[in-house]
Amino acid sequence: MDQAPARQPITAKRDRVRHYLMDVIERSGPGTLLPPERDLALELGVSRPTLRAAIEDLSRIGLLVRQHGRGTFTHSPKVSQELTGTASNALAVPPAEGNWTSRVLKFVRAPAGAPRANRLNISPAQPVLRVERVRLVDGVPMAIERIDLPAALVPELRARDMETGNFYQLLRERYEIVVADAVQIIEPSVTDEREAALLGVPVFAPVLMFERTTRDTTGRTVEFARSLYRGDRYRITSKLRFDNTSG
Amino acid sequence: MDQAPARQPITAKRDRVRHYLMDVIERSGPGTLLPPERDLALELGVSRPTLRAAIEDLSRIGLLVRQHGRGTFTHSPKVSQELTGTASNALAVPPAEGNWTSRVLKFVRAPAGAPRANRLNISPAQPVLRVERVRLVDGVPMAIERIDLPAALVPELRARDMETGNFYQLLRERYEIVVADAVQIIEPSVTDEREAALLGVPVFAPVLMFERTTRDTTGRTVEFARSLYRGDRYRITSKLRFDNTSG
DNA sequence: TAGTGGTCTAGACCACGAC
DNA sequence: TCGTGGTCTAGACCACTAA
Repeated sequence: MDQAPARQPITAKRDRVRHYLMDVIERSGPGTLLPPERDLALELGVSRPTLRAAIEDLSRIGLLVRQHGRGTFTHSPKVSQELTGTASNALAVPPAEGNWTSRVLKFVRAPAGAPRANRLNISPAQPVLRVERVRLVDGVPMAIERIDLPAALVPELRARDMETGNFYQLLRERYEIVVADAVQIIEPSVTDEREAALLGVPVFAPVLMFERTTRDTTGRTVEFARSLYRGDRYRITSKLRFDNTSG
Repeated sequence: MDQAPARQPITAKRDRVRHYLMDVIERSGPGTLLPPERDLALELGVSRPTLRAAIEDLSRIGLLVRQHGRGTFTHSPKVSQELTGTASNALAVPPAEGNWTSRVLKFVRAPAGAPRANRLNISPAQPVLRVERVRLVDGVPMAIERIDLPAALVPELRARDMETGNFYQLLRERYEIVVADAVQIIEPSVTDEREAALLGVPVFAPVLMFERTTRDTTGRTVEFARSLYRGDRYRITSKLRFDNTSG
């Protein structure tokens, strides 16, 4: 319409539409149904692709949820929960709030092979148990977790064991393995198609990736875990203590 | 072209194009110039908007860099550096690798007002120093940082002081303030227009947001800091120690 | 069947950068 | 001046949901 024949379009329509939608989201409660795309585009004086680009931005970060054939709904970010507590000064690994369950996707035993042997500090021929599961909080997908661990450490472990409860607690009580420390990397990432489907978020939605290598009190490597946590539902809280002995 | 008259398009063209581009990126070194969008769209048998959607996905996460009037370049993710070390078991606050400098955007003194007074645990009438700066590593923007601190703690502090060196070290050496602990929240987010411009990344690019409240050895609140770190250049590494006294 | 979101196209015009 | 990316449009057709 007003393609700004000579004026510079200081704000792109897409940005203007996005800000408009963010206002709507803030004003209305979660779960509010937006008007149909075609109507909204007409009302805002933009084309449908332009409107859709703005909606796509917001649905990636969880502010809007699109449902094919039904409509587009608001999903206020305020419901995102603070889910990690911290024990002493460590970054908490398994959060404690909400009702956590898991759906096990994969539970296979195979020789480690070179890369995993390296990570787990075992020989490549030794069997490794690979567990992949979707972790749900109150029934809603929160994370995808893939755990590799030396099969010899956990004889008789079954998929069922990974569906509820605390894994470290299980290690301690059934196998007398006491986890002691871990090295963890956290980095921001985005979902690919498969991850998006499992987490129930759009492709290229922001997530937090954790990679963790855990050792027990005897120094054995217990697990190498890689997790993807939904960016729209998850945050990390931690307490820091500063080491003032050096610069 | 092949709009799939009856077949279901199992993979969207946008996804196919994105995967193709990711292959190209992996094969070619960083800084490689891609063909013009119009040529590439023709070659891949898709329209330019479709190609652009895929390019947009990849440029948000830093795999591609677009330069208006020049072209689109690859920017291999492998060059992203691991920049945080950790002292003992704390999440590192100021990383140590690379040459860190800062460009100060704002350096103002004003009454705290209610929200900041609350965070800093002072009275609303007391003056607060607000410093906003872009932090650069080897000259490239890495983070935006906004620090609020009680002005009374740091008399004679000047903007220049915030441009180089370690702030906590400055606090200790000039003001005899020794930071002791902090509570920190980390969550994934995305850039808005202003942040994108300052960091040199696209709008809606993934970032890590830190909010930190720091206290000194006497229990005073020293600062409330909010930082945005580029998701394509930053990761956190941390060592964890598990507290085995409870569940 | 009707209405919704999902995908894609062809082409227009603007703004920036290098020549 | 020309080639590049940046933005936007109008409209087509598909796929899913619900009545």
